[in-house]
Amino acid sequence: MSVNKTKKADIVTVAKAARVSASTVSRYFNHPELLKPATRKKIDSAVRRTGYIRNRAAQTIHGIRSGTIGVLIPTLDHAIFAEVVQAFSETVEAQGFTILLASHGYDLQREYAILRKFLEHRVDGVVLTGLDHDEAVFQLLDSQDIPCVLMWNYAAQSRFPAIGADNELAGQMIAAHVLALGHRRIACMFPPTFGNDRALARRDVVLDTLQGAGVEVPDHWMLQTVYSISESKRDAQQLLSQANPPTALICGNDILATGALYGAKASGLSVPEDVSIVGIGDFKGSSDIEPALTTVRLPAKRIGQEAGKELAMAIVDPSARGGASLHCAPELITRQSSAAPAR
Amino acid sequence: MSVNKTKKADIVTVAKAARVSASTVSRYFNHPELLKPATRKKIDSAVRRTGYIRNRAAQTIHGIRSGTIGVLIPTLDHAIFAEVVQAFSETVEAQGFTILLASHGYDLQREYAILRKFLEHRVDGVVLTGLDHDEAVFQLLDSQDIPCVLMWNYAAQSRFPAIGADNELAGQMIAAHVLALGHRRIACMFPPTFGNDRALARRDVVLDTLQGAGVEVPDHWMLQTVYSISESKRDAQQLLSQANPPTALICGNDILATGALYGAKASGLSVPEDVSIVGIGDFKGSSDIEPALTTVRLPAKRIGQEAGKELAMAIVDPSARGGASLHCAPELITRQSSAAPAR
DNA sequence: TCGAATTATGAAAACATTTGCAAAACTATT
DNA sequence: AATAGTTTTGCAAATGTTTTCATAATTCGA
Repeated sequence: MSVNKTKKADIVTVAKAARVSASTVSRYFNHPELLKPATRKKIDSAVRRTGYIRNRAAQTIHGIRSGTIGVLIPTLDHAIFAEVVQAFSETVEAQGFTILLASHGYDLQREYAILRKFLEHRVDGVVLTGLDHDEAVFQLLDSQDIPCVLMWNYAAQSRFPAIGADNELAGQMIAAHVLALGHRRIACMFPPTFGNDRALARRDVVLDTLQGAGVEVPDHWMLQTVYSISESKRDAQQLLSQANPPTALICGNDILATGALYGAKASGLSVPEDVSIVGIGDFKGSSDIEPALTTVRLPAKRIGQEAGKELAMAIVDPSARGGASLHCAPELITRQSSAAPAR
Repeated sequence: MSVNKTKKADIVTVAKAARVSASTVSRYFNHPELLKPATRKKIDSAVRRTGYIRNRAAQTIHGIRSGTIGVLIPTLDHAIFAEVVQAFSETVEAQGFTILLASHGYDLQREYAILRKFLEHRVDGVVLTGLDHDEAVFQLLDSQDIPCVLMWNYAAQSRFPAIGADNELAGQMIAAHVLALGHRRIACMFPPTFGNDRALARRDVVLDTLQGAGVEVPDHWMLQTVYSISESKRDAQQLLSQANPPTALICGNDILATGALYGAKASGLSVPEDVSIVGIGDFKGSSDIEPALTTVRLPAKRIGQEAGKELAMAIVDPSARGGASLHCAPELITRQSSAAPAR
């Protein structure tokens, strides 16, 4: 329908329209202070008339930054990652970057393939989620020299700067909380840990902490439940309706805990009187659910922002490379879903 | 740390290493069937040795597709958009596209600016969220000739192909449901509608439907509540603890409804005996909350997939342009949170 | 074993920019 | 009014590819 100006306007179209050379138009965009005002005005009008839009691809092959950052996450379907990405993207957008986003669904092979694609697009930097990645991914990153940060998880030493929360600490905190309340008959519900170092770290440290206090979790109280409210509701219901149920249930994340809360209710148990239920994460609804969920806050928004700041900085000023890791500390949030066991 | 091979490998580096010409290397990637196996093998090894990664920017300036799609949403913080984006991205990734993602936070000015940036990156196509956009946005899209689809919302006629659910229909369905149960004392809770055509459409049609049945919603039962469980919990609590409260509360989305459910409980009311509460959306947790939420399902995943299919198709085969809109029908999901009013 | 037909490869132009260098156009100074 | 100095602009080369056209290498039939 629209009048197709035969060809898309390029820089020489604009140059002709403004009766200047292409170089001058280029300077108009990149070093406007070098032009005299009259020329600037001419070009301004020519740009408007021709509908010219700069071509970053053409700039990029001159070694100029592409203005893109590759963001690689497991999935957006977990609200918590969506939140991190949102915060990250807002932060780097403010600095003029646009993000390339892709999710690997916990498939390490795909992660590598996606990273390659990002590099083909000549992203200026890359964010990966979590600390554990295929060795090939790290090597690829090493061989290119673009900055990379590992977001979400934190550890003292890591292959690239890590910005996130210490998941082991989070697990330890919640386990310690449950123990401190006096629970000894404790069940756990964790997501499948394959390809998911965060979940794995949390689970192991919870178990260790309990064990350290002399509490063994029997196998049939060690639930593995996929990330889904309905699944966790079902599993919790089944667990809690057995004879002699646990007095506390530690969930690997708040989604599982939310489902467990529903499951407890469906089993006719009250929380926290009959059973304490705790999560990890402090997701959006966790403070408002009834009863409000005791959990460990992982500061998603802050993590996204800090990662964005750090990466943008590393890109803009590559001299200050080797950026530092940053721990966004988890925090125990005690609410109504946990209490001392009835005796 | 890593041994920096002085310069990044480009196609001529590879060519030299393989003792062939640059053209041959180019063909190796784009028309491998033209090379004889021996040459292919030589280049294969040279690519590996040099660590060469193709430069899409350089291809793009030849008019070759960039392999990117710009996705423009209000925010990822609403789980429902995250879900749509995830489905969309999976669908187009399978076709080799990578997405550029940005959010405008309901700011029309920013939407325009982001679109321009997408175009500078020479995206092969664009997805916008919702039907309403600044006229400048539409004009810009018209002037470029890349395909665009409007995702999430549906209307019979729209500026570009629309793939989504009819929000007016959804609003009408939920209002009709509440009326059919016999309610007449009905309150509404909707998000701020500024810059948000979806919310606006829903609200207006709900009101119209109620009015059509002779039900007026008094001003003080017309709540405007930001998208947040805690806010809606508070507002609902306040509403429901007044003397002579409504027997039903229609919420503009499931997040508000979830908060309202908590608010009702906190006010000591039972749902649905004392008050029916319904939402729109059928978000992830809505079926599992206690009581399970009556709502109208907006098929986010399907919308994302269909939009992805349509856009990828329009890009790959531009002859079949002028793609059609597609209605992904909303569906009333009756669960426990709604019932006939007690009398 | 030769020439024709076919297949594989290379040289060079094209793509949309940026940039170093040099020329042109101004200003200021005398 | 001429010169020196400064500011503004244009030319041409460069960037990393793809592609057209031409040439070189191979295959095949006689």
